[in-house]
Amino acid sequence: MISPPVNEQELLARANLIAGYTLGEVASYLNITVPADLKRDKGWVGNLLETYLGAKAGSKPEQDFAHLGIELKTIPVDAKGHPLETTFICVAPLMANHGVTWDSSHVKYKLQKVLWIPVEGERTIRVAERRVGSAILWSPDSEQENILKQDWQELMDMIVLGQIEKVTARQGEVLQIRPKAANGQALTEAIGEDGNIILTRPRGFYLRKQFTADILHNYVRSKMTSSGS
DNA sequence: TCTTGATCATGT
DNA sequence: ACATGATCAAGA
Repeated sequence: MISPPVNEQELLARANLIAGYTLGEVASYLNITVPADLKRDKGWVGNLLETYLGAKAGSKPEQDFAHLGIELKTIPVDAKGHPLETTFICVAPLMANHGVTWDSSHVKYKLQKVLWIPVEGERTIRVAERRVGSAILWSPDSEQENILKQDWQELMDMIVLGQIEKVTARQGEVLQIRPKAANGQALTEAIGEDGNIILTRPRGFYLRKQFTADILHNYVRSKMTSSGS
């Protein structure tokens, strides 16, 4: 097992080491078997890079590197570096939301500092041959946070007001709510139309692809302008 | 073609 | 059931 990085610098240095390598090469280094596809191993890439970078294993509701205040997110991208999928953030709380604000929300907590690692994700490329890209350490700027906060508030208002069944993935400019469960049979409690308790499918918060695309793109621009060439 | 809604694996 | 890690795949 690889020990956790002691500081941000060490984490970034580790991430830089695997940029350009294939998942097969990283897996081989860790003595981990590469699946033929991700149909039954949807979290495999994320878990692989967590292991390599020394993130703590387990399913605790914390950042991957809580001692550094950093969350790790792998993001599948196409040949142009554009995201192929939305990004799951956390489960949407449907009950006991009294007094919860944006500042105390799980969404803000998870997104305050994220290490994005793009990985080739096109299904035409064998999993073992997919390459790891350059990591991007990101925190939302004021404009991004304002949009996130607005979306979060709109969606949470509906949940609190018993409108969860009316929430669809079409709502939210950059933040959306979609089902998040093992299957269609999973149920959890929520507030119903009349303020009563109902059972509904568990939901999660996700970032739209365009939002993460902007994060990756803007990073490249700022890097170019700051390096002065 | 692309997004929404559905689903898979694992640990607590 | 819910948290972690996400991608799949049906239908618009």
